[in-house]
Amino acid sequence: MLILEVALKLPLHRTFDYLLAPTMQVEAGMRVTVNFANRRCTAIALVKKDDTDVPKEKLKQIIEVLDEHPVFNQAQLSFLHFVSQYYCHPIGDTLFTALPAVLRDGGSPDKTQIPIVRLTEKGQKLPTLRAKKQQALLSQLYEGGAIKLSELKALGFASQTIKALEEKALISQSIEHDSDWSQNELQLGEKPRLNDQQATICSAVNAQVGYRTFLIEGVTGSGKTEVYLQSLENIIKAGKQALILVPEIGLTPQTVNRFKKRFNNLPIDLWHSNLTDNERLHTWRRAEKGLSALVIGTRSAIFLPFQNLGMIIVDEEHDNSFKQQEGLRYHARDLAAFRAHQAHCPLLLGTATPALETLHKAITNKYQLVTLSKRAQTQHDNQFHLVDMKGQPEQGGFSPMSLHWMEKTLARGKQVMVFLNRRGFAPTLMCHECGWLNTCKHCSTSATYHKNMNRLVCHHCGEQDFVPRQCPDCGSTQIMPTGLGTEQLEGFLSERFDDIPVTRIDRDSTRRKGSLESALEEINQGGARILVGTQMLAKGHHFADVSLVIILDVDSGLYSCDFRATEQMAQLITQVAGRAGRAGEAGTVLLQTHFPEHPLLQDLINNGYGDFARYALQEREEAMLPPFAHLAIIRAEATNINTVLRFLSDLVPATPYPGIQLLGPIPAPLERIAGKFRYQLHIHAQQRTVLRDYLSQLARYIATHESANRVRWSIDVDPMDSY
DNA sequence: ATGCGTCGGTCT
DNA sequence: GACCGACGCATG
Repeated sequence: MLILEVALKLPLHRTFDYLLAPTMQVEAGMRVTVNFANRRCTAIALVKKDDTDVPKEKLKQIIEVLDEHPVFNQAQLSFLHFVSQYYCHPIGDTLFTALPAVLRDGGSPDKTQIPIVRLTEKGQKLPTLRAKKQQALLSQLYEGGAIKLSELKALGFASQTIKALEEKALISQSIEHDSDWSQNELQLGEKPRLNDQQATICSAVNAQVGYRTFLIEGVTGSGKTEVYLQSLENIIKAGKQALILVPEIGLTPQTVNRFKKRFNNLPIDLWHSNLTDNERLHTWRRAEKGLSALVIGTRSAIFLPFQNLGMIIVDEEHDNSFKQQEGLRYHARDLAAFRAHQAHCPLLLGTATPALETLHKAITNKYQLVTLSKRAQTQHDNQFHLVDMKGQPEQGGFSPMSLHWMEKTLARGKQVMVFLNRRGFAPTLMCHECGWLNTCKHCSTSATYHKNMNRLVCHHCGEQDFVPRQCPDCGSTQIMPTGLGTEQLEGFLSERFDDIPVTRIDRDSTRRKGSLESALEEINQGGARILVGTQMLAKGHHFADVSLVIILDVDSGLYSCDFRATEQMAQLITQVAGRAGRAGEAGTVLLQTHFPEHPLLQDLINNGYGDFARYALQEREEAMLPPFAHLAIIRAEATNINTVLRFLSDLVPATPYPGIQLLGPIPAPLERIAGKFRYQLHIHAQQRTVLRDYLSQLARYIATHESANRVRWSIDVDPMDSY
């Protein structure tokens, strides 16, 4: 009797056995179709065996083997088994999360054709055109080289622009054919000389045989990317592939072009959330066949099945977008360490502001710490100033001192960046007469007032509502916006600085495709200008003319229930500061706070992030928080509050498990979202292995004993926030 | 996840 | 007596 154990796309921590006809050729990692609960499903073959504990009469036949070659090779399978165990996530769902949608739905792996757009010979001469958009497209192709049609469209170029240029025979489209790049002579673009520090790092990386993680702690502008580029050179010369992971909004044309320019005759693929299903499959297959030399991608690129991986780089490794916040809650940076280990290759983690977890591993010599301290472009360090807000008159959220600085800076024709991590006009509406506050009907929070739309929008469930004319409680018409949002700042500043253009950058202002690009373009035209924005403004973009940065809500990071808030605020302050004063002169960073004497804040501005981080690590150690302990959260939600509470209470054992501390059930920071009550159980362990053992036991307990169907529950290992 | 059977209630 | 939704359960 032949039995095949398969994994199905289910939230169950178990696999299923099927009868396998002796004529069927199947290997682990191939897809098969089966009948499951009276439905046809695609499943992944795991193990062939000749017996099973399942009663014979229950067994069904494998209907069909879909693949000639496994969609997951052995290395990929063992990687995903590890992922499934580490994150306590069902193996089936783990495998299907890693698989491109086309293959998930049983489609063929081999029929994608992707059109590529390139300059014709005539186009190479870069003629001057009257049409602005067409000219921009030409320069993009000139700068960035041949590009997938879809990527071009993703950059905001319209079909008619492309068509117009095709008619003028300046560009052409073709279907890409596979070619083996590893035999090509490497043609390198222009490359700068490395400074001493860069050279030392590169030679350490080049000398590395096998796995090793390097943490490159380098301030903004210190030339991290150049270290990446020159380290990659050796890997590529050896005919190996490399993966470059970037944060969600880090995949800008500038970044990509830099790689394309250096390795101009190498196939470079991109991987991000805007790809179509077919493009995804295409890139997946190219990685698998070894056809791509470099893949630059966001977090899910960590699942690509490289044939011959020679290096992984994680840029801005501290960035939170590497952690998936639903389903399989993996951290791409952490998984990168496993993959690099598995592929016996180096892993480069680069950032100006290392995550405390990463820094700790470097300090304890699990990772090799290397430092880039020299700014390549500017010699001056930014000046930090703490603006004491205690007892100060406030105007639109600004202290008089901040406004004074702004006036001086703008008068010099420089740009000012104002940073506030809250979009919308005001976080709440309040009745001046009775103190009524508008709250979201479905969530335990207030809906944010958006003046432009004249609506109340809940940022958690998306519910929109009209603005009431009268207070629902007392009937007063004195309903006032309270608190600050970016939209309000924009309004205040354009009135206060009458003749100075103000640009707002946040999720609302950049929703339309291409609007971020055009805003950035406007900003880089230079001249006096005010930029207002959220986190978005802090990440990845370079603004040459900004010489003053003001951060308004520093205090929200100093006193928060989330123990990571301080770290994140420090990273933000440092990153934002790095955006200022790049053009040869020192920038100024103003931090508005009610706690100017706060020791961590003092340490940060006097001694820099590196010092702050080492101090913050001591605090973590004293409090036994990560990285000195390991956390997991069991989250559960249901419409009925008692159902959730009972579910979680049942998980707390009568006698404590050795090495494990449990806390809860406690309400999530937002107890109610979209009508569901949300509670959680915090699990705390000194030892990683203890946590892992405990969680796998717990998962099995929930699956068998609990009427777990009545709540939505999930396990979050190494949670980034407690939402 | 998802479809199925059971149970209790309501509607005609 | 038919019909409907909520709930519990098994899926190989």
